[in-house]
Amino acid sequence: MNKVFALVDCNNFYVSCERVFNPKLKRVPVMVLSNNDGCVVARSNEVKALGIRMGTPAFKCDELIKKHNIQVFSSNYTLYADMSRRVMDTLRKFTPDLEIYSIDEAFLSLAGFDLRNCKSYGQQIRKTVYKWTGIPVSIGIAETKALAKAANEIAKKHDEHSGVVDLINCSDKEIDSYLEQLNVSDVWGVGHQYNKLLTSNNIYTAKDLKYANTSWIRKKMTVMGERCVYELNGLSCFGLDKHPEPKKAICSSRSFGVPVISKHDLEEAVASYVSRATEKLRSQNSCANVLIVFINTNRFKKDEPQYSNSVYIKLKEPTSSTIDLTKSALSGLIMIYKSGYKYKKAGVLLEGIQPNNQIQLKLFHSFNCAKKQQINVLMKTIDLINKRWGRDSLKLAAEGTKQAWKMQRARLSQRYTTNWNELLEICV
DNA sequence: TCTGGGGTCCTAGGACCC
DNA sequence: TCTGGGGTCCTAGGACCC
Repeated sequence: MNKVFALVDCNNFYVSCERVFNPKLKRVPVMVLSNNDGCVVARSNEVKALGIRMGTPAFKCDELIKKHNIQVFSSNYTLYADMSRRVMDTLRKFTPDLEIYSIDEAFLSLAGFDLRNCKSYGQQIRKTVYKWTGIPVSIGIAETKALAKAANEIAKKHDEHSGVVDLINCSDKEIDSYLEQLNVSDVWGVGHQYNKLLTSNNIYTAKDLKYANTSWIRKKMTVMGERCVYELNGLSCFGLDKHPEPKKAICSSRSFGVPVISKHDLEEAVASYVSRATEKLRSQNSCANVLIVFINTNRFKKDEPQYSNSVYIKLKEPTSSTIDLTKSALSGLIMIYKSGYKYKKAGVLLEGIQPNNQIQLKLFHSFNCAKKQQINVLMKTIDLINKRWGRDSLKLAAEGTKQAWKMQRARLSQRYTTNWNELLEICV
């Protein structure tokens, strides 16, 4: 059976989430900032039209924000994650063959559908998602994932497609004329560096890349680049990944809201990042035997003394215990901490991740099973309580209570869908 | 004043094994 | 002058994605 992929992508997702619960934001410029209100990570079409690029530091937009009265929001991940779940649940009504690719995108397999009607399926999906969640989406349909991505880009760019572009029912010539409209940098797998390389070799559009010499591409862009060219030619190299593998690395790190100087504050921060990371670790039923702790100063402050360092800790045996990992992390932090610097960011990375039921034991493995069992039960209980009563209802004392270093989120909207105290109020 | 966070994959090179 | 062949594993670095 031929493969057919539909890529469903939410339009300006974070902005759309804010608009669902605040209709005043419709048709006015809106943007959402990253953690610490640092960079622009989502823009409404009005903001895009003003020329504000993705990833621009927020303070560089101050003038435009004032001039055009742009509505600015801090990232409200609680809200976005819940809205994402609603969108994905809606998509699942159409097919169980679905790969959640990111918070705002999913690939659907349409194999087995009547392919002559791809476009109208797309329209139906689009209408339903909008009706049930309030989130507008664009859809690209094609034989390969890279082509579906490209079709999606075109659907977003040009209103006349009313949000759905179907390449299945297109001739090769028509597909080429679509690909000609896309810059090569819009192709899935072509980032900043490859864009430079390709354009300096006269490959400017997605169509140019489609007809590029594959052995040259392989030499310059590895096997991934070569696969990308095949995909543009309709030869599928990437299948639908319904059940993502457990993560091989788990990271938790944040920039601080204010510069951090004291070791004590760093310890609190690192302890709370360990807590986040181990929660994720346990949620995929894994444990880790490598822990990396890193700290750094603000690299943008050229006039301040700079320092960054990390420590790699190989644990005696794999664990998912917040207590064990916090102890290790804090002893690692002492090794790299130097006083006299203004720290901007810290983080922890868990590696050597393995499933709980496949742990490689050491010859002199400690067999104090009763104790381990106790810790496991304790961790599970903490996770349950925090899930029920909200994050940080229970935490280690090492994480601190004041957390003066916490990130800034000055323009946070309400958690409309997940918190009783923040439900939408309607006054009549 | 103010510049995010969390991942994946591939390749090259070195250490080491028989 | 001449110094094998074929592996695996690990790490660092560089690219990419959202």
